[in-house]
Amino acid sequence: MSIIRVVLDVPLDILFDYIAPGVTKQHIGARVQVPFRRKLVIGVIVEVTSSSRVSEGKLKSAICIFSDVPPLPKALLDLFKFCSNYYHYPLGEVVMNGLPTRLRSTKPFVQKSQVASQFRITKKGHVADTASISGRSFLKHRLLILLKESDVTNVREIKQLSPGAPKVLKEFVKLGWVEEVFSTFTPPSETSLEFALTTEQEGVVNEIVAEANQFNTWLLHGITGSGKTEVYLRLVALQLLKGRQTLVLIPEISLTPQLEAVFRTRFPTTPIISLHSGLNTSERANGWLQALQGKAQIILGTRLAVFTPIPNLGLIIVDEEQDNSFKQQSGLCYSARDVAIFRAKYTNIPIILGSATPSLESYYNAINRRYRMLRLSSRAVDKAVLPNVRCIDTRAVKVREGLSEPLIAALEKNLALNQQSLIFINRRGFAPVLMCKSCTWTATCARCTSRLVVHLQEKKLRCHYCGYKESISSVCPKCGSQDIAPFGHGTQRVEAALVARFPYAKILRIDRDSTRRKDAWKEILEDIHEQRVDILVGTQILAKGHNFPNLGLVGILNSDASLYSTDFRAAEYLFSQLMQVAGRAGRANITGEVLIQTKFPGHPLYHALRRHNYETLAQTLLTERKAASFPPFAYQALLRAEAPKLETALDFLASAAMSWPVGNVEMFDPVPAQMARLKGMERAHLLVQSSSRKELHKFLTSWRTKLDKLSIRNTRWVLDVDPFEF
DNA sequence: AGCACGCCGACT
DNA sequence: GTCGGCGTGCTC
Repeated sequence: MSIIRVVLDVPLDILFDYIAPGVTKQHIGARVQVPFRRKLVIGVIVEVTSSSRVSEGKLKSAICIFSDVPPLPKALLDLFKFCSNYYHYPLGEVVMNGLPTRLRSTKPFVQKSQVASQFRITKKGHVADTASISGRSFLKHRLLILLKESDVTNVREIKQLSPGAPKVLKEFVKLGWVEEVFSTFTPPSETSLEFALTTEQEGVVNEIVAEANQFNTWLLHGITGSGKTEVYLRLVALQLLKGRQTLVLIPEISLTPQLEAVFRTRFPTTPIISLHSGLNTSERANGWLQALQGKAQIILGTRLAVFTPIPNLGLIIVDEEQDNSFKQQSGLCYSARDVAIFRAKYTNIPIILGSATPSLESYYNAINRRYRMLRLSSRAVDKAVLPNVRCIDTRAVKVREGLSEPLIAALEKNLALNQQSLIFINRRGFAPVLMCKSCTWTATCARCTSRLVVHLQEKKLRCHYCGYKESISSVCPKCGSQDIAPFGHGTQRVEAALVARFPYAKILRIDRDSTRRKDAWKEILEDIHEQRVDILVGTQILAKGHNFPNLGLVGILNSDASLYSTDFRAAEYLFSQLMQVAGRAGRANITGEVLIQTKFPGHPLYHALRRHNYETLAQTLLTERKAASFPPFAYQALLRAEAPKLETALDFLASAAMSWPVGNVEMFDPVPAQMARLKGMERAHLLVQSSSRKELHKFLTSWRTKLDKLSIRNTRWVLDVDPFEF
């Protein structure tokens, strides 16, 4: 047993063997420093054996095995292995991706000293009597008695016994007589469960609690304001009483402080950590370690938190499960939501997926009984009523600078009422498509039913899924009209137009740039709450769960672009987004109004929105997906390629397509990506799909080994399993 | 990935 | 004669 098998941060799906005298199975999961090529690098031990396949002369010796933090638990290593298999990504890179940066360095990690660690005697310690103490150390006897008498003690108290006592305490810890407990943690009292729930919420909680000790994926479909958070809080409280940890995943960093505050207020004595990319490396490592040590009871974080070691995990919650930011778009293209489901299944615990507009994948699983559906269909808080949603038919009214007259009038009225307004500009799916203005015909692909994209520079229509090309016609093939033109976005002058129209109103525009600065969001939210803003103008970010109590009107511009986008998920995203934005209106005692400017007021999406009816639309969309064999009726993988020149990337993909191994899958042609240029690199991709997940993965496994041998200069590639953005 | 080794063109 | 291009191959 003196050979360790190690994963390293290299794009090779193999283990490296090193000589390490005296290692035991206990070292599996430990970090290790090893010589690799002519450098020293850090790796993680995944196996310990006595023989190696590598010839003796090639074997090198490990430098040192780290014991600064406990080894990664088997459950975490298994999670990494699952990801490596499922996403067809080298294990070493998966492990290193999942480890906090600080622990990837060759410098040992020293945990920030706890404010005041507390110590408690263990069962073993209780059994131990003074006779089991070697020698006649009075100090040891006295310390043992002190520990037996007190519930918990801290180092300060122990020091009063004798200056040497802390050293003895450490010995006791080593013997397993004493355990360290997180300083401030006292389990919440039963009273912390007494916060009121509505009957509906109570019912949901009871259903989950009835099966709290086994794996189940619960899809919690709750309309905005129905109080999903209250359900989470109750479930977390029940976990705390059982002494088990909870993992809560949320979409974005900007939401972390908000939710963290809610949890801290509700559970003031409970250790909560939050993990996201906004933390510095030591903070990250510290939180990670506290979770691993079982000190943190609630682990709150963005997608990366799904890789936190949590030995006593009892429940996982994924809030806003439909959100795209759970999917990593580069490197290891994992979906934190899906990884979390695997984790729950592996641990045999429940997982809750919460959403007002579940992803169609989840909804489909729920109606198929693979997931369990739970519904919250009435607003719980503030007795608020759902906003009134109306469409403004922009074919019938005057529109100037993107703003229609009825919307202007509504803004005017709302200003007079001293309420806030929000103008939401949809920017998703703005690849221009060819459309006939008189009959709304759009150019679609003859081979795969998706919409064709207008490429003005090459004067061609191009399918971004299968690669089909055709020339741009000047006459509508359906009605013969010549009123046929590219149709896309065209709104950035809206703010200027509003300023011109309402010179006395305080207008605030929110976009990526205005929120980039560190405390920008906080200040903006403050301005909004202090009524220093009359009209808010912005995009996606405005949709995410912030409460604007005085918001009376929401205007939505440019949403049609998504309706006729080339992305088959665009309608689903749009609906989710609009439901969220609409939910911003009329939260307190204001009946909100939502006005949508559209050329297609009859579209089923707007129908569903007016009635706040997710499920009908979901059914419609599922029917469409089924007809087109798109997810969730097909499983997809995307080979993404990146090169300085687009042709290089396409060439690589072409040869990748040529090296087709065995496998019963459908392969499309290489196409440029929607966002073809990024950081001076041109991007293209190749879509593979199958109606069988098993077949797809069988194919990917053998394809990847062929791709490895294919390497073309200047081209980087990655496999994206269950891709989101094309 | 990185980094060495290796085999052919224009330069002090 | 050498410096340097990037093709090929290996990493325990």
